[in-house]
Amino acid sequence: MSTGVANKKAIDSLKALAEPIRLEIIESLSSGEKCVCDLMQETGLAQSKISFHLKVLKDAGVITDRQSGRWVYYQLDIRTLKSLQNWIKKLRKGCLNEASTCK
Amino acid sequence: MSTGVANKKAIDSLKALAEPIRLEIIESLSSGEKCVCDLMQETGLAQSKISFHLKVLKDAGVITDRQSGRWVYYQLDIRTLKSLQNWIKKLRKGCLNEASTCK
DNA sequence: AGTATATATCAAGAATTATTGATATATCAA
DNA sequence: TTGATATATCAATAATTCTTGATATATACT
Repeated sequence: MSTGVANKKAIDSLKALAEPIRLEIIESLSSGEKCVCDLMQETGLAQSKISFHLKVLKDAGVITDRQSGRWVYYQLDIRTLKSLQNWIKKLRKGCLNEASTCK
Repeated sequence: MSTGVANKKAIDSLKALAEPIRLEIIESLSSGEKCVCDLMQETGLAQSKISFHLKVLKDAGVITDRQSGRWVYYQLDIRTLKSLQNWIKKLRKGCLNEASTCK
């Protein structure tokens, strides 16, 4: 019952979040959508680097994008964050029974 | 205000969780503490491999250990899971204001 | 059409992380 | 003390992920 599809998705989102640049991007997006150019300005990082990390985040389902003219705007997909949160909550629930010995 | 100590800790726990073997270990521990030998049996993996991943988890604060004779028992530290959960919740909160455009 | 801008992608190298088999340490049991 | 068992650690290699600079693509403007 352990390594199912749900865990695969959880691992993808965890891995996507677990990197400083991507986390910086995520936190920036939590105040609203941004284009790559915005993120370049905010972070001072090279364009290809930002695009690389945006792709990782998008592939993991943590963000979505929409194109508008020459610009591509990225935004958080809070549904993924929500399900990640639930996944952690479930983990913790296993610790609540009498037999368990979690800290 | 972004890459502070809190984020450093969040990244450490996220990174520790974001790996299939470690996740399997974590899920096993959520039903109670286990020694390395238990985990070897459950997973069928080599001892040095298990110890390696346990160290990653322990360094990240996701698990703790206690020694009893020749055995070392590992258990989940739900305090870390709890604060990870809060950290995600906080991220999502940024999406709730009027200006925000998260999915 | 020609030029400029925004972003994506690619290939090569650098850096990080994981695996493996071997060895070390510590505890217990005879 | 000797031998066995449980776990940790180490060195070498393998695998994965990240960075960089260059190039490609698509849109818009003149």
